[in-house]
Amino acid sequence: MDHGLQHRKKLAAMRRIQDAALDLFEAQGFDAVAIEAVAAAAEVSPRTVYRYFGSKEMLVIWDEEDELPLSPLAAEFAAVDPVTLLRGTFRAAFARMDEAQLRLIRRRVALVYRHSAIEAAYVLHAHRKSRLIAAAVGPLGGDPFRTEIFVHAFVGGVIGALRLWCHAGFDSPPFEYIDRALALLEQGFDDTDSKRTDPS
Amino acid sequence: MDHGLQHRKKLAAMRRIQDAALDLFEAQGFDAVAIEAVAAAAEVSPRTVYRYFGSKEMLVIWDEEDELPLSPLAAEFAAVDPVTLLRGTFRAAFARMDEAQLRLIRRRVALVYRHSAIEAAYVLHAHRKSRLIAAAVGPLGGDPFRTEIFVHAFVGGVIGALRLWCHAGFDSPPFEYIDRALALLEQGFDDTDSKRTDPS
DNA sequence: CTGCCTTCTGGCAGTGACTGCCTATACTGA
DNA sequence: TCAGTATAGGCAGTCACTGCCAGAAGGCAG
Repeated sequence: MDHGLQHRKKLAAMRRIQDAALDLFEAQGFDAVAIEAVAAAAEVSPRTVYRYFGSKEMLVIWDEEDELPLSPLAAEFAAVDPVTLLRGTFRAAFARMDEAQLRLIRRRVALVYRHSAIEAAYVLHAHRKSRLIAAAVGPLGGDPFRTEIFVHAFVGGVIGALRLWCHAGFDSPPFEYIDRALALLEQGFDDTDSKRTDPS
Repeated sequence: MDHGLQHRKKLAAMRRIQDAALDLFEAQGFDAVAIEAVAAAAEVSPRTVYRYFGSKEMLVIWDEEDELPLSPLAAEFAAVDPVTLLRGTFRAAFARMDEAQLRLIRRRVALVYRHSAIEAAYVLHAHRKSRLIAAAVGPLGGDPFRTEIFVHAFVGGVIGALRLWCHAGFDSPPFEYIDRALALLEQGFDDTDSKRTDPS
């Protein structure tokens, strides 16, 4: 990637701005904090905040890792089934994180589910990301419809899993929740057996 | 429900406002139309538009049917498995519609997927609705985690299905897409068999 | 029909997110 | 060091959205 001075300074500034924003949002609430206050706390101009993040919600949603390229993922997709791949990808991503990064995730997730404006932007962001993955991968198993639905269902599952993780007070490692969600998607939701325990 | 004159006039006004809004959004694009223009076209004040719809996106998302109570759904949930219930609910909802209602749905769906601001609000709306359903139903099959994930995955699947329906030019009845998505969720995404056609 | 009460609509003023445009400044490559 | 280019900051403007208050209209006795 680009390792010029400009790019490094920009990333440093973005980290500083996001950190200041999270502090303020946690202390006063998302709606009560104006962009001007974030800019002042991070010692940049409001205009720069918008140039970097595009919207107020992105101050919470933005993740440095999101800018990594997608192509290695596509290469692996050919080898294994999608569930296995996504499970592996998520496990690897969380295993690679140190405590500081994990803390950042927790702060952001907590804010996402506390403010519906952020949640809306986040859910859309996740869906867009998932469609990128689906597009990079191409028709999986020959059926584009199946791929599309799987990816959307997967995003829905992850969102539900993260919500439960958040509401459980971030008690256990997040990938345990993702794993359980993936296992459920894998086995399907056909309840015709388990529901027929006694009726009729 | 409430059948007072005030309530009927309000509903009529909302229909008129939404219709005017859809006309303008289709002609000029969502961002290019100010609320003031919608209000003028529908012959109400801008303040009233906000009082009725709350946000600009809701002009597209709002559905009169959404205000129906949820309790009958909860009653049926006890009897059949969730997939069957949701399939039946969607089939019934679409079957009940006349051509005018179906046309309204198509207009709204097309706008949802053409403008990301609307899409974000719509996806969040769907997730909130699904959580309401999950809450009304309670722990399904004894596992609240499973219920939560299923509902989220279902919403994700429906969103993907409607997107495909839209991009296919609204060619066939929408519930065919929903049906296919539900069938995929039901059978699960375990690909370990179908992928082992020749590798290794 | 009439008057009273409740509820709703419309206008006004204000906040704050977001955007184009221009200038000053900081990086970059020779 | 010096041109050339990319980037940050400031300014002004648009527009979504929100309280607040006065006036209009529906609802309900009598």
